[in-house]
Amino acid sequence: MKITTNVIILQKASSVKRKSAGEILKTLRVPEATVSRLSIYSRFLERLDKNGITTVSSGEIADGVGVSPAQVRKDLAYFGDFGTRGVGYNVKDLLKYTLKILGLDQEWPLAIVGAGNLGFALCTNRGFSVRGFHIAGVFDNNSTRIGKQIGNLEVKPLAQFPEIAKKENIRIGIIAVRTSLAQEVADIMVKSGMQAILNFSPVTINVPEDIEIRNVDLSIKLELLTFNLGIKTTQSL
Amino acid sequence: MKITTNVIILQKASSVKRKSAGEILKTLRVPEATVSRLSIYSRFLERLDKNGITTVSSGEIADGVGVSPAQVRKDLAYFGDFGTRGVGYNVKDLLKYTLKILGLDQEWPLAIVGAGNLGFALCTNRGFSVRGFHIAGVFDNNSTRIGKQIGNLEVKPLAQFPEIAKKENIRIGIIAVRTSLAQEVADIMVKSGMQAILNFSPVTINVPEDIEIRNVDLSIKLELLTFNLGIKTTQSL
DNA sequence: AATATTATGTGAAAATTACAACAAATGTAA
DNA sequence: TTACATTTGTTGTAATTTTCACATAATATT
Repeated sequence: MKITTNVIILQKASSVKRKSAGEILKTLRVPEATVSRLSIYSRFLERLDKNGITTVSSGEIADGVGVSPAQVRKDLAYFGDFGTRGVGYNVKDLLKYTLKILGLDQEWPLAIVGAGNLGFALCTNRGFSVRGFHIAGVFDNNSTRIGKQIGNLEVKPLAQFPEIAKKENIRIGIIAVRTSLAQEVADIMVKSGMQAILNFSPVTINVPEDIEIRNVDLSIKLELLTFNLGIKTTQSL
Repeated sequence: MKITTNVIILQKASSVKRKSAGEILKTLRVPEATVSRLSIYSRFLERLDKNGITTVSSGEIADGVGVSPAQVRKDLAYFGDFGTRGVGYNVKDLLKYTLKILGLDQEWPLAIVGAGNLGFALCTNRGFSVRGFHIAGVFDNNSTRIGKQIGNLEVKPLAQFPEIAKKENIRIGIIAVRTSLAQEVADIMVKSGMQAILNFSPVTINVPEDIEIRNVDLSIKLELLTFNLGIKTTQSL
């Protein structure tokens, strides 16, 4: 239950320094997959907590999210000793720790560029708000969309991005425009001081090295499925 | 330019049998990451082709999508010899091959359950249609949504899923309902003969082993970003 | 108090994936 | 025709990630 991790400093893309027993900070790299699984564990723990479950084992987490128990323990071990041998993990505590590790112990204002159907869906997506994200600005350059109300938010012209981003302290931008505009929007985001970008357009975006960028590709997983269905039905190339 | 891959048969999740020079079929497993990158290469090739570019090297593909040239060649080598030494790859041909490998040389009818904002965005998503997917059915149980028109498609009650899925030859289902309904919808899809499921709800779904299921999680990548922004600003746990 | 049971944390082994280096093949220019 | 430049396909190597196995610690039981 004691936390051995005390200081976390960026070394490379996903490296942390972790305090070991001997008080020496050792550097270790955290696989990106580990961080993603942490999100999944975290949401599973939320569900357990909501159902009044107070203690959980690595095996139960593993069953719940579809990984191996060793994987769960290894993933958590990157960040500290959160469990009690012979007992398991305290749900509330572990949930708190995973949220803290993921940086979700604070509110994150987001800016979305693209107020089309996808942008609209993202704005109204409950999944974001329950995890501490809130949309602080929606932008578009299409005059039919500017001024439109989404929830209690008004779609603003893209030109106002820098100003609003600064005022609202936005560090993360979401690209939900069509492919041909994606790079242009990314450039504006970088110029406006965004430190991280989530790109929903199916194209590779170039940004400076110090900007974190990740893609959510709606089609890739679908094409993985058709690949698998394809080889299932035996076909010649 | 000659294709050595002749027969592809499912061995495990992503295994193919590939014909080597000696005419012997050897079994090799294809990393899922390779298949995902193939989707990305494929779309990059589409862009090149549209711009009238006829030849491309592994290095140019690598630069275009942000991986190493060796990775590109290795990925393609799982499926055959598509290039010419000293020259590179023929764009049109390689595009055709990648599409074929991904199973995108045919039309894929899809069924979406959930006609909320996300379901609506997916229905109208241009990215699907350009890759050979088309929505053949949209379903919901919310009476305010049933009967609503999305493009030239009408939202049908969930009860009609099995019937329409069969009539339209749908093998892939998309889950775009809220978390609490996701498993229930998955069960209906399995019962209706879906062979693959794409799940947009942030919860782990259980399906029989022979059903392919993949998740698109809108928040995970966002939380990866906050993790990285978190360690960038040095904080104690 | 001793023993049994449970479940974590971790170091070592195994498996997977990516990278690098180079021989082979192609095209080009002298 | 020969030498040179280019770029693939592939083999071996390195790095990463996952899995395994077990010592360790906490609790329960006799």
